[in-house]
Amino acid sequence: MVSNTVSFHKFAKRSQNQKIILAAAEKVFAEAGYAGATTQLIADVANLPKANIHYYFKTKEDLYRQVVYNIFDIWMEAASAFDTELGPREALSRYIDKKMDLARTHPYGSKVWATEIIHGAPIIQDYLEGQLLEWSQDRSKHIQRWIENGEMDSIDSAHLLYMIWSTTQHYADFGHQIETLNAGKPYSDAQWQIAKLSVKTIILKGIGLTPS
Amino acid sequence: MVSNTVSFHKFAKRSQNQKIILAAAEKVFAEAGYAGATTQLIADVANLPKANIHYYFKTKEDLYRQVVYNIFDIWMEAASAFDTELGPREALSRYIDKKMDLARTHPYGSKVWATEIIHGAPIIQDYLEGQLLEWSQDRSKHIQRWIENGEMDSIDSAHLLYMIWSTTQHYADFGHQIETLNAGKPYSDAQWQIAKLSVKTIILKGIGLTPS
DNA sequence: TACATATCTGACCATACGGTCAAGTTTTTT
DNA sequence: AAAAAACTTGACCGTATGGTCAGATATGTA
Repeated sequence: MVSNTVSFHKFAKRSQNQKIILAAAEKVFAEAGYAGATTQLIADVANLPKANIHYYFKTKEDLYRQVVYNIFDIWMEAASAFDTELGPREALSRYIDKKMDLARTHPYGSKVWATEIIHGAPIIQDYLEGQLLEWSQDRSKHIQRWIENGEMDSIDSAHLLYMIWSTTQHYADFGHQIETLNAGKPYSDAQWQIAKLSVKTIILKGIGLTPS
Repeated sequence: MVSNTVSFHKFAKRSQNQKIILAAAEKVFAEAGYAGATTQLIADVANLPKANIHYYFKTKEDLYRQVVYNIFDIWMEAASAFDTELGPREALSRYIDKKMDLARTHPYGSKVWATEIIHGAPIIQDYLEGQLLEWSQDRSKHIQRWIENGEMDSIDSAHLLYMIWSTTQHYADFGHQIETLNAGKPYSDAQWQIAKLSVKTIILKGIGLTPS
């Protein structure tokens, strides 16, 4: 048979199949949990035989690890939107925007992360103690400096971060509940705009800033 | 053998054992998810033989249902703290306090609820479409009236509710992450006080109210 | 005491799961 | 063109799981 037109070099097929499997796995892990996600179901969603999954990923746990790592990378990249040189209003505003966008575009990833934490972070504990802790402490220091400079109200920086995380991720993790309370329909573009604006307005005003 | 001193009437043992099993199940479901929670593990935590679990609860799904129903009842009872006759400041303040208290006292229940929603609410969809929808719509109307009366800022009531839910439940669902970022230690009484105050301060000020 | 009802539990079973493997096919390299 | 490497896949296996059941024991009732 003629070679697939999409295979351009010798590693194309490998990385392409890995991507398909990872996407399928992310969806299945999000919807069924780690234990409830069967390799057979992942294979069905990926439209591949089960044995093929194990050809690319040695074990189910390896596959799960990869899924969680990918999410963390995406979030950490988004975290750079929290650019402390911009000052509190712009930095927080952009960060909230970015997190809301990710809640919309990567809901499965957010759900996998949430259940992983709920279950006590058995896989990614080292990430929490490493990169996440470091990032949080760094941003906390900047927030504290803003407070000292009178640029925003005096509030505990950790709780501000938690509020931003929980509120934005809620739109991914509890999307089903939100949809149910929205007459069973997913949010339209306009509704997402209102959601973003509402979150930003309350949080920014809540810490003594006017929304940009 | 002498009768157990705690059995006072003929239904005592039944309901007592059911309580033990439900408490064990809540913990195991929260930490391992529905599929990951084995009846054997629940039995071990309850300190009972596995067959005994099935004597009181026909199937694992029945047991899970009971656990989720119990949580919903507790939350609905707490929801009455959102007493709209008190006016926005007191009603919201008390509701947030109550939800924060529940996050601390019933973290397992919150986690089970969260994973249930994340997985698409296969068991409690009827509760979402019934009681929760009704309660939300009722409170939304009161919030809108407060806005019309100029008692608080004009914001979308649904998003205000979501912010309260997500922020408060975050302290239960993501307790492990919070603990990790808190030098690996659970919150002290004083830290819980600060958390409650921080959440109330930001949200209330964020919608144009001064904290009580 | 005698009978009935409720509770307890070890042993067992069918099923579904993660993972393996050998035999094939396709693709790349020489 | 031949050899090597990479990929594909149906069939298979050991294990762990939810659930059953019969027999034992305890408790309540007449």
